[in-house]
Amino acid sequence: MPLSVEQIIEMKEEGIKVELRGWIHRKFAVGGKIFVWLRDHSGYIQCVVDKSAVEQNVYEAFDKAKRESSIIIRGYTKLDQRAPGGVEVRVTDGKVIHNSEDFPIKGGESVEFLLDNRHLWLRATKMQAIMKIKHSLLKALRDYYIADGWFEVTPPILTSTAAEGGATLFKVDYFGEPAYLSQSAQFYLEVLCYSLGKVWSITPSFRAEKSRTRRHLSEYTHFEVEAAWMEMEELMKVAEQSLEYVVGVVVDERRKELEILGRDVSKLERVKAPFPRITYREAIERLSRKGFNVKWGDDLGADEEAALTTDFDSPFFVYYFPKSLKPFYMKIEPSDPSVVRGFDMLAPEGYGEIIGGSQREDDYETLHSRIVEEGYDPADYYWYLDLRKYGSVPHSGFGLGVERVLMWIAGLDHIRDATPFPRFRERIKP
RNA sequence: GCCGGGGUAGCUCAGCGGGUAGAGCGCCGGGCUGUUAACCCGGUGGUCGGAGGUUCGAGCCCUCCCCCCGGCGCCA
Repeated sequence: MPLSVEQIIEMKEEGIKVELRGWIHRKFAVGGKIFVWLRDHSGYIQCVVDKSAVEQNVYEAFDKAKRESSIIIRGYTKLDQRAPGGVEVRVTDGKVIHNSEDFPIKGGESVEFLLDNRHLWLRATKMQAIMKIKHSLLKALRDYYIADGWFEVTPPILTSTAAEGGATLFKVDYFGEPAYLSQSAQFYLEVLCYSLGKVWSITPSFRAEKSRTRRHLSEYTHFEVEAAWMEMEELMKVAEQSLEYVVGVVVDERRKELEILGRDVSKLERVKAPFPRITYREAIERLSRKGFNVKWGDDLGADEEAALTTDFDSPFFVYYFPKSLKPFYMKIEPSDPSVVRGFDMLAPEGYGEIIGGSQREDDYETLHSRIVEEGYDPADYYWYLDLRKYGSVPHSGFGLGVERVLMWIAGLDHIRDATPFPRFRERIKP
């Protein structure tokens, strides 16, 4: 049975007969030997094809084989300090399954070239590491919410109206009717939490803004939760506890991958709930002390956000935003009607917003008038408003940008690497 | 949408007082008894992003357009 590269390296034993399947990561020919670095999903290992140890046609096939050719190798393990990883495979037999054409990526390519060749670049060690970390992150999120009694649900991606007016939507043709790609499952989750109590979903969300920043994608993975009978305070606890858990799992399962990416794991190990929380008012005060010219009611821009993150070495909350800065569905704070029960969670090290959430307005009249105030047609929101007519309850939810969280955990300098096929700045290929 | 930078060989770039293009890497051939982004020798390589214009002559100057990168805004 074929073994993975990782299994063989971890055995650290000599003389084990092995069969390996993979791709030629690197190749060096010196004298009568060909050093083939065979790569599979788990890593790469040096395989030595010695002219005097294999059939002539095998040697010739490997001599001709180019980088990224797919190969099968049989041989036995040998501990050798000269091999990367300390173990190599002395080849007794092998086959080139497909001799690759000249592989375009050789090192030193520009961002643009690598993006055009994303389908090939995804084989890189760095990309493998990122995708494995993302896998663990998604698994940990699911595990946490399942264990905590939440139900996974499947909201639609094709929708008739916007959740918020601000974001630009991708328009599609739905049997001759205009429809839009979802930019949030929130309204549907609000509906579903009236049935299932606590729900969550993982869906793609779409934003048609032509954003030119390293933190925006046109299509991203949206993890959203919504819970009936839950007020903002309690939801903030859920958010921080689940994030603490997720970071812990990733550090546990993906230490090797984080090191491949050069991530300082000790910074992640310090992430413990509860996270610091400051109100919007306090944020403004902090920024004023830092010399920013901001006053109550101003939106927090990228520079302001980055300045705040330097005050903390774990994620932290900003909450109680001015009503004017936030969408109509956020619940107005009864003790201070100038603010809403909304919060953002910002990641440290300058990464910024990773979660946005709020308690939802549950009073029919208030919600109705805010929809009108914002210039929307209440008829478009009839089913959303109905929730406030048939057994309304306090409820809250948040949205988490999976690629944003991954970017922070993995220490990436651009969100495009947090997803295999990034859709951003009008890029649609591959 | 706004501001800034850029598109020259397969890749990364140099060339600019206008005189029809260079380097490194790659690739191809040869050499090397253990390579680690191998090394040594030889060879290959271009509608200078596109379309107009100025000029005896444009990669270089002018106009329009397209694409890419960085930042702002928008947000997760």
